[in-house]
Amino acid sequence: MKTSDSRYSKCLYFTSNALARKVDKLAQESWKKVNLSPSHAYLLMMVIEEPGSQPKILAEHLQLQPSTISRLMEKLELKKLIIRTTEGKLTNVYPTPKAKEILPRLNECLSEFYGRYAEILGKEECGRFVHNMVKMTDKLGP
Amino acid sequence: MKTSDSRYSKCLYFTSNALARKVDKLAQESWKKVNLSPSHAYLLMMVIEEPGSQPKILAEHLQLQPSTISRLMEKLELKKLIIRTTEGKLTNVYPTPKAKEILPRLNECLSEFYGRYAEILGKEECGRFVHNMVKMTDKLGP
DNA sequence: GTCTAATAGTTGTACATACAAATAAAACCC
DNA sequence: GGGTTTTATTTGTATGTACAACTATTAGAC
Repeated sequence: MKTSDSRYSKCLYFTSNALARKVDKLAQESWKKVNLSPSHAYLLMMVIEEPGSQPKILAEHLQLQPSTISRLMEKLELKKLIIRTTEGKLTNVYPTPKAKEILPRLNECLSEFYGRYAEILGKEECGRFVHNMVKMTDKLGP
Repeated sequence: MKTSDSRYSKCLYFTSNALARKVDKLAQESWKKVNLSPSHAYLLMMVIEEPGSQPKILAEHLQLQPSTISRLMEKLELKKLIIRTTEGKLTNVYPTPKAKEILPRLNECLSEFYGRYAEILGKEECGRFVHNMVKMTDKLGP
């Protein structure tokens, strides 16, 4: 059944969740090659890009709760992809050599993912849509 | 931090999830008055509207996996809001009198939720946006 | 300088959701 | 009509996410 045929196709709650689930599935497939969930991958990429970032900053950029970042880092640390060093109340997160090694493959997954949905949705249209979505999300407040 | 300032504000995965989380939060607040999560509420409303529906149909309309519907029903049954009757391999789901009793309050929550986000996002614009979102979701396939 | 308040981070717990496997019933085939 | 395949539903298990409570550290007030 298509989303447009659903009884709730006019409801923002239903439609935004349905979209997110579908996109998530697509993303999961794209990152299966590196054995990471999309959120873990995005977090890892951020850490590689900005070594020494603090969890709070990461949480802000990824728009997740600090506790969620903790949980994601737990797993990345277990996989020896990041290390945390605490000094005082601040924590710095660094990528391991192993993480830097797989960076090319991470980027591959990313562009494959982008390519896949751009193809399905149309590059231009998709760009506009994402932009619109961001605008809406921002309006909804903190 | 606003979504538009995030490092990933151009990425469909990130933006659709960020939107869904925010909308979900708004929805959760709206349904707190009846002590239900949004998904439980939507499922219950469907059952009230269409008594005797089968889980499979409900799953299709809500775009969730059958197993998820099972889990949601579990809780609604525990709260004595629905009952399930199985005949053969089919299951029929019915609302209890208690569910019908709170229907007015459910509808209140729904229209309060609609009102709230329509006010924030703009009624017209929001309508267009939701429509667009559904189009995109449908394109992403089954 | 001490005491209080704010801040950063983690942990306990809960929840919605999904996938895969299990069950059970129905439909189909010959 | 007996055996096989398909279908509907439920469980076992795992995962991402959040909130609330907790710890530990820093900043501010006086």
